[in-house]
Amino acid sequence: MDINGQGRSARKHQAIMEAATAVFMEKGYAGTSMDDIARLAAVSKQTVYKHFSDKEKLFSAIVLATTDRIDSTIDLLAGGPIDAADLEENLTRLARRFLTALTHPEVIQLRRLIIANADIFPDLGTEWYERGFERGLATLAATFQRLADQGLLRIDDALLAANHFSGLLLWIPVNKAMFTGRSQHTEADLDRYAAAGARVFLAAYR
Amino acid sequence: MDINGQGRSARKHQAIMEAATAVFMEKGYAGTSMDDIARLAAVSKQTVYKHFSDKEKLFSAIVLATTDRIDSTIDLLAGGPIDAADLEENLTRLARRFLTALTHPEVIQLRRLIIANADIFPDLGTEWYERGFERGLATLAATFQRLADQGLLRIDDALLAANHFSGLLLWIPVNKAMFTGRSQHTEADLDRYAAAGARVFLAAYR
DNA sequence: TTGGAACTGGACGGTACAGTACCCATGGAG
DNA sequence: CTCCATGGGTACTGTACCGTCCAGTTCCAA
Repeated sequence: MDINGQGRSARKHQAIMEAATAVFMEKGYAGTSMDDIARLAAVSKQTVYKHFSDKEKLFSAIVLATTDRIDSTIDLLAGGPIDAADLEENLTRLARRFLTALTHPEVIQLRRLIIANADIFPDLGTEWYERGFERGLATLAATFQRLADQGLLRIDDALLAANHFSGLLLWIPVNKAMFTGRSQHTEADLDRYAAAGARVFLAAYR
Repeated sequence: MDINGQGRSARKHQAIMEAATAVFMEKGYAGTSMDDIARLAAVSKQTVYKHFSDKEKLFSAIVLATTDRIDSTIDLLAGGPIDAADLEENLTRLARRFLTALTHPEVIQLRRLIIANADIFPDLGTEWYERGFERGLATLAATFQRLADQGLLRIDDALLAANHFSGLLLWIPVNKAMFTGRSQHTEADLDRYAAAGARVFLAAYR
């Protein structure tokens, strides 16, 4: 045992994961070499291969770990209660938090990383879609369903409503970020998108 | 001069473009070698380099050419007149054609290709976004503006309305296609998306 | 202290691939 | 028929990088 309450091996493992995440995010799968990762982790290449049998395994590991981190953030967001009073303001606030979370550089980078390599890692793409995307939508749908049960929304298909909500909000900024690399949304832009999206959503579903 | 009314050189040029498009679409930028392209085009590698100074130039050329082809299709779609009578049915039909066009495998593949390489080719990503995306939205916005001028829609910001329209329609199927590679939307799915999207849009903007 | 496991650093085999140099075939002009 | 020029094909160079091997070192537990 040592300073951090974990063995040397665990610390190296962590260092490799962090370095690999940084480099893969920055330069993509094909663009990063195992030597890059080892160097940044301050670890020998041999050690990298002790912990992860090959480059593909390492890539999968860091993608899934990051997906988990993001998932929990989204769940926290989408699952939160919404005050019945002042529905529009509360939905707008939810929309705004959604936008902040999903246009975060880390999320955008991960999206691009997965899309870029969906050919080579089809399972990874599918898993991210199901766990990171559909699950978030399901949580959002559950929230909407609760509001519908309280008579605040009129909803046939809660999942479809959740899809519409996110489509209204995210289509613009996410696309821009996908294509132009770094996205430069001002806070004011996001405010506008949130307000307009919530307004349209309520016009259709209240 | 020869059989086709064009020189050998022009025919080879064409063959290289077609082969390159196919291979890049299939295996991505990093995944395709110049030898692959030359082999598929039934041409020597030397000839490829005679026509395109290097791999990056060739890639840009095929992406821009394909973008042009898609652009004109979209313009045709979005710019068409919409009958004043039976607005909902006509909008639904427009939505349906939009979905068909933009979930076409060629379009999806090109999207993924550009997103995947937006790091290495930032200009290409930006150009596609401006020409293939914002321009399409602008055309759609103009159509909506016409409808608003006829008193059929109530619209403040036509461009925002166009964004909402496409977000409602495309968020689901495009995302699924991005992450899971080949998308398997049934025609019935697309019908549902079109009808639901048009309904929500009209609820907010009529 | 001591044994053993994990780590280091470097070098190396094998392979894939971008781009180039050089040689050959074909076809038109005289 | 012959000669020359244009454009196509083959073989090569240099480089990058995955994954492995080995000999020596550091860390941890008992």
